[in-house]
Amino acid sequence: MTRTLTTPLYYVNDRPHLGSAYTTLACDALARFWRLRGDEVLFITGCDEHGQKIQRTAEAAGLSPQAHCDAVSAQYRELWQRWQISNDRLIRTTDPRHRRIVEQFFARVEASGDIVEGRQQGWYCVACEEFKDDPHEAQDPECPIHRRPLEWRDEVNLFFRLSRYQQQIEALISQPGFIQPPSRRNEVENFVRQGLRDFSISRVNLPWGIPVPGHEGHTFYVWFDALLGYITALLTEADAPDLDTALARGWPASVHVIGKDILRFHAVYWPAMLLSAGLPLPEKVFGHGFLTREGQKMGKSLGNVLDPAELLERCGRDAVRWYLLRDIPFGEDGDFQQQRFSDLVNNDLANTIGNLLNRTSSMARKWFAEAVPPAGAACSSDHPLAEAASQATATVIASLDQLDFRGAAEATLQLAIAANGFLNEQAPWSRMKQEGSRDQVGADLYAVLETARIVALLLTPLLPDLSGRMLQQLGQEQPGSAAGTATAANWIEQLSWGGLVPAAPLPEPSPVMARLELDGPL
RNA sequence: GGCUCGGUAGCUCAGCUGGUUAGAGCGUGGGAUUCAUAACCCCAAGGUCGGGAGUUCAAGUCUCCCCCGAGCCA
Repeated sequence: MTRTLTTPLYYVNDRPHLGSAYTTLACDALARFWRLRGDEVLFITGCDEHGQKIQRTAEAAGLSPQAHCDAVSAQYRELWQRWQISNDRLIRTTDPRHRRIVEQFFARVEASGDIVEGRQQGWYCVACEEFKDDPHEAQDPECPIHRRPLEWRDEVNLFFRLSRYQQQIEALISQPGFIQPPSRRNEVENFVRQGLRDFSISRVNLPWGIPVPGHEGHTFYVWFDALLGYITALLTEADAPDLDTALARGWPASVHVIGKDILRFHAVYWPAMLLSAGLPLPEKVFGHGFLTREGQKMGKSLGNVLDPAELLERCGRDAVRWYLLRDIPFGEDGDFQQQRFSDLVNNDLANTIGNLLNRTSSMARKWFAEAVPPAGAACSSDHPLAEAASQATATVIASLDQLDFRGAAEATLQLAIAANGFLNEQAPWSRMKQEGSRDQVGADLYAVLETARIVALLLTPLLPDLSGRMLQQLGQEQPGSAAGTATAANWIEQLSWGGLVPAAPLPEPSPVMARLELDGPL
């Protein structure tokens, strides 16, 4: 069975920002985790490319909308490649096949009697692509989010009869697991309780969109077509653009991971659309928080945006992934603080984890012929580190299951700390000076090396690079390919105690994680 | 304006159904050590738990009011 997870389809109005990278990184970690566990995974990301906002942005840049979308979506593609995101798909809503899927989907919704014509009057924010509730008589209203003037619209649109799904949606969102984290559920419940209103799904006089079949002059509202990108993305290269074919490839999705700002679209509108078309609903919608920087909202006006490409360039994949996933509870808002960023990366990754491996491997090589020492008593699963490892493993798995990346990171780190502590207690460097302690030293070093191996494995979904370097240093195969996209063999099995083979050669150690030394602000 | 969630050590936060000296990480200070990426390990520093009132034998932990911040809706 295939498990499908999605990032939002990012709006190509502007170049990719850190928020999108954050979502995508988190999904990548989850996708890797699922694969390691043996699931067949379809990890979907993509770009949302229609709508008036895009059209205007393109015009302003003197480009055709298509050329603009090509350019920006290429930036996304490139960025994800550079981050080595393991997505299986990158769907663009301008893909011709997407149009076919939208048409077929719309036909089902229309057949359900859920499409009606209506007159839409009101103030519209192009940046939000949304009608606002400002009173008609308002003078020069502004969008509170974008602080730009709203535009008056008076047009005949097609409406989706959302109001018919009031009960079903209420029932859906009352299911405990559907909206995550639970703190966000309230908001949506509140909104739904006030009564669902039909919403328009088409625009007139908007050439940059998918034409609505049978309704001359109408194009689909961006959100209507964008959400369907999740389904189009299911198609393989070879598939015909057929709705049923797509659905069979991996619908419903296991989880849609999104930013909290678009929760309503995913938790209310989208399920209703699916219900109308008679399709199964996604299992979960996870709305994560936003990133601020040093306590301030990131924005062009403040000039404090962190460019994900530059961040990657200067700090590397492991550092950024670790900081974002380890320090911010997934779901809550997070603040990017440079000092803390380098503190955590250096302490956790370089000092605690990296140095653990380095010091141990170095001792083992020095005293045991450049190889893994004999395990002796350390092969027992009663060994304190063996127990710590199995506990950490259980915690990591349970945490990742719930998208609690931070919990997983912390448990892993704890294991490394325990190993460092063990080392200091046993002090093999002093013991080595005593006669007849060689077996004991060997066993202790074996136990710590083995713990380091498990730390590396537990890190695989979160930090595939560092994990790989650690395993290499332990003379181990990496689970999965370099990009981590291949199905990993027996990750779970490898996680059990005793995987290192005594007398197997250990490569010469070199630091697996360099300290971050940032000169100047990011 | 309505609703929701927060306000706990310098910083970021844990503290479930109320109960001994309020916890962790980072930062800071000290100690120990030398295997290692000046890393690791250990210890400490004394925060009126936003303010006020109340319930209770006992309240960060419950009730009410107020102040501040964030969000959703209008």
